[in-house]
Amino acid sequence: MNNTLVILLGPTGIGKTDLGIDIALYFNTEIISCDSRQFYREMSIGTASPSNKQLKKVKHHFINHISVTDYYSASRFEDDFMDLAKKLFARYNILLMVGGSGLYIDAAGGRIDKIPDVDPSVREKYLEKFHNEGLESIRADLRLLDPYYYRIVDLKNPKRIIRALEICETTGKPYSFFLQKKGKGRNFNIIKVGLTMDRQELYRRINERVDRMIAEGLEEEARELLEYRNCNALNTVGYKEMFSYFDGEISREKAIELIKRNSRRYAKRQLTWWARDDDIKWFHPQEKEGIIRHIETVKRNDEETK
RNA sequence: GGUGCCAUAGCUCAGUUGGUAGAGCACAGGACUGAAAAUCCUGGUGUCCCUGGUUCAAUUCCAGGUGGCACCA
Repeated sequence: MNNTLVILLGPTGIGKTDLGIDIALYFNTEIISCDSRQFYREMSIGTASPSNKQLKKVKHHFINHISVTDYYSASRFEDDFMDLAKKLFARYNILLMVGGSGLYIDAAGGRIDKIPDVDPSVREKYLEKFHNEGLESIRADLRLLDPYYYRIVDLKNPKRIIRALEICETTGKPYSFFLQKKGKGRNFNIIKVGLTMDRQELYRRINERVDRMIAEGLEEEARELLEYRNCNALNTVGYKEMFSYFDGEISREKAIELIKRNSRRYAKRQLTWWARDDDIKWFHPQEKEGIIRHIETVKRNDEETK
């Protein structure tokens, strides 16, 4: 295989955007964003989306391509990505994906199984049941419909249980039936480059970036999106805390403090997600030359062993 | 300078009628297959300021020291 997808990943605030642009320029290619919040065109300050200036340097895809009122998912992203990759690989033999959304990166890499679409009303039904009758009630349903998954699922996590139930009901087969865990295989090579740094340094960067967002007008951006607060897209660090402040539940200072804390915690969850992925080669964001050399070396090896 | 109060986890503090201690926040670790910046689980991280004394035993009581705060000079 001669085509290569380089995935530049790392926790929020580590400096993926700038480094990604440099690397894309070096390889003379385009950037495919994989950030589940930068997709939304109405959100930009709080999501630290690339600036217009940055967008002009390198062609970016999947930035501002949907609205906060749209439904979107990892599966849709996979479809959109595969369509785009097919087109772009006609012109480039190397593409750069940049982002921090672990599940979406896995989707692009063919690591999530093909599972039929479900009617939103089924999810609604189980959500309602959960709210009215409690966790124990939907657990009991799952035990009946998919006893295998019941044994391995996090039984305290309603989202996991409801997701399984909606698949069971829609397809008539247990959710676990669809979890093949084999991976789909892709007709391009994948090189994963992870960015990491000392925790203290990362947290300092995150805190400073939140202060910058506030200075740039995050509060005003959030205020304009207040009417969409029930959309999933607005269930996002930086916005939900501002909404609490608008509601009078917390002070402005407290909101800023919580945005910092929740961003730090998010970064930690991202690192935990990737900790089990042995395909990732880790670098400090300052090691640009080392990263480029690594990409060139692996790419050459992949092409020789096609 | 004098008097009083305080000193316990990273922070704010509680507590031990003397048997080496616990809350909140911060933090640490983990899970994760179409909501994923979402959702969920686990964990107390400690020279109880220092030095003596009393005691079987002191973080706790006593004395001195050091530091902080308040008031008086």
